[in-house]
Amino acid sequence: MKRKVTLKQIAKELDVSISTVSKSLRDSSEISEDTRLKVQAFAKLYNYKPNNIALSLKNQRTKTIGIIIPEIVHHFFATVISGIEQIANENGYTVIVCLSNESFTKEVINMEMLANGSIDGFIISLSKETQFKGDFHHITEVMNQGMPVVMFDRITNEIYCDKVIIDDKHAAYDAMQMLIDKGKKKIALVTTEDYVSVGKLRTDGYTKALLDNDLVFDDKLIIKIEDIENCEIKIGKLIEDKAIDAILAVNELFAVTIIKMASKKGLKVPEDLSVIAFTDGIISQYSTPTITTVSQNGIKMGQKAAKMLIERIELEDYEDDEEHVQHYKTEIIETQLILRESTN
Amino acid sequence: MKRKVTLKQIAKELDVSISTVSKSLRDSSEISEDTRLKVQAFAKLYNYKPNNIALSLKNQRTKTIGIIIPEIVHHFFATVISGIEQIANENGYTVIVCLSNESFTKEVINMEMLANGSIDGFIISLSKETQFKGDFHHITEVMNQGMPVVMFDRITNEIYCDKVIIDDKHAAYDAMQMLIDKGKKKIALVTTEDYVSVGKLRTDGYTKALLDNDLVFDDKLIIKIEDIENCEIKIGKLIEDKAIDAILAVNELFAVTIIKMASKKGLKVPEDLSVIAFTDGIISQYSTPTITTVSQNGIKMGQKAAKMLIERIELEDYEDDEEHVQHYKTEIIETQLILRESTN
DNA sequence: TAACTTACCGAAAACGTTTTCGTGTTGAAA
DNA sequence: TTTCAACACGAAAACGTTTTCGGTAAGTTA
Repeated sequence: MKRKVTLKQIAKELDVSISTVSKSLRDSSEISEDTRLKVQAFAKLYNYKPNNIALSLKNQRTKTIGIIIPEIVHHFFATVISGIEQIANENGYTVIVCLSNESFTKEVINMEMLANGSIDGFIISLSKETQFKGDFHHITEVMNQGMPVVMFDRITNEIYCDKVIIDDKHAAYDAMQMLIDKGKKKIALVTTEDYVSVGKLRTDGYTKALLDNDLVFDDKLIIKIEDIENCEIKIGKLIEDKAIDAILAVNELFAVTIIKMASKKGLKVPEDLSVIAFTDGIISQYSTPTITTVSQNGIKMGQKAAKMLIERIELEDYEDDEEHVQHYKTEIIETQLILRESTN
Repeated sequence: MKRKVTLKQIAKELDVSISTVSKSLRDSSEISEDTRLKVQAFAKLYNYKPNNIALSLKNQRTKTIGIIIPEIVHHFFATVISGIEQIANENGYTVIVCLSNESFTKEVINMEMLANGSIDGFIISLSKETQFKGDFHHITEVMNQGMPVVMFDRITNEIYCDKVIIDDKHAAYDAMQMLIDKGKKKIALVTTEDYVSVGKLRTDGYTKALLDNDLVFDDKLIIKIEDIENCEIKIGKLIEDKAIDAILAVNELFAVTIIKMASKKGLKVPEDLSVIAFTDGIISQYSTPTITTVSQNGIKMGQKAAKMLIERIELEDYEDDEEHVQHYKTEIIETQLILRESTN
């Protein structure tokens, strides 16, 4: 049960000063080869490694990135973390993960917890409740303290910072266009409530595609689902009553439920009903039929976000003059329409 | 772009000493009410929060838990993290997540990175490569430094520490018994290579159930899959050649592939072939047919692991006498057979 | 011999806390 | 008037680093 060895202990043991030990280990030319080698040998023997916390305090840099996301049991968010972690690791950073569980309060608490020196910057995707309330003071607060923030996916235009998103409107438009090109006339949209930023944008794309193609827009064909639990009835009604060609769903779960309900009502996918989903996850690949999706490349999104954040963090070191123009960027990750069995 | 305010700045501003400021904020009785209130008001105004890094250095405790897992884009591991994070948060801890990507080297590097003061303890699930090599020196090393370690799911018996697992052998046995009770005679097993600890245990349970029920054990009915990519052929052959009643699969992906191949070969699930999978994830719930599974409650597993670790961490504070007996425990999380459409 | 390099090393500050101990002032008791 | 306790506060150490600055001894040059 030997505790970790420190510079002080090595110094005492070898009867030299702490400075000498430190310099020896950093190969300083100030130290004679004799003592240098002696110290290094001793340090190696006792497996000395500098204490990260002490370094963080001294350098005022933790080499740690804070991630705040709504949930982690979620394919998309998991892939984003994976991407972030990869880039972070390559650059010598570690990641702290906090979950807001879609709660505004938890999001705020987590941010405050991490903002007090624990990390060098944030990567965040807003909780539903935060988007609903429209209260972003916690974000501006940490930014005012000089802490870089990168937002991804669930963002807000009310904050000016680095962002990385997919072009949800455009992606929805493309998916719709594909359905329309295949001759679909009556296309429904199954989405979430409007305050979720991505839901809103996808709805916009859906609408625009209809208008551009001179198809009727019927708001009865748009259903908004709050919780996944009791959506089956709603979806069942939609496909039963409306004689629909195709459906665009804003996530996999909705899509797979649609397929299930369709099959229950005697409709075949894709013969009677085409289905396209957002979020290319594990379900789309393994459901029967497999589902045509708009893939959001979470890995790429995470990688990009991490790169932007690290760049911003390391730029800060040089940029001492406060007047330096901060030009924030919004990166758009391209989506891809992955054709599978649920469309024809 | 005001930086975070420190005790020193407050002290200077109010023309008192740092000690006075610190004591005032901690409501020490040593300080007169006058100055106490004055300091508190000022601190509140400037939104003072103590610096976590400085506290960590002083207290020699970071209130941070390190998690090392093979991957995060994986339903089971994501649920475990979720469970850990919840308990950690309730106890004022944050979590650092590192991914080994099933690589021994990355696992070692990550551990060394975190072991140098960044965290108070580890929660780890071994990478495949680590289990294959059987090299656990990195674990013993951090444990020798007095850092608590809790292992979950992918564990090893060569290390004596706190563990939390499911009783894989028993769970496999139960699943088999259920199939046998339903009259299945020829049951196959689709599993991973033996060096993955859980794969081995599940195979043991499979075998024992056969023997206990006087059914023939035929090793041709056990297929071991290395990578998910080229498993379709192997699985196809199995169900084509062997005239099988039922299959036990050690994970969802294998199960869903089995169902797909069965359907291709004209076999109906569950009428012609029953399928049970380990790992109750999102796929089992949403595939058609839905899949009967042995649920490993990842949330519970994470919660339990976090509780054990935190208890161990906070116990250390009192236990100064090194001779104190360290009694490590192995907690077993109960599994549950969730009946769905893939069995009859 | 006196002055000046050079090589080598240690003291101390700094990062931001908390806490122990010491000290000066005040008022009251003897 | 002296002594003592209570009160209010500050100095300093400690956590583990890195780095700047200063200093001493030896050797070199004039």
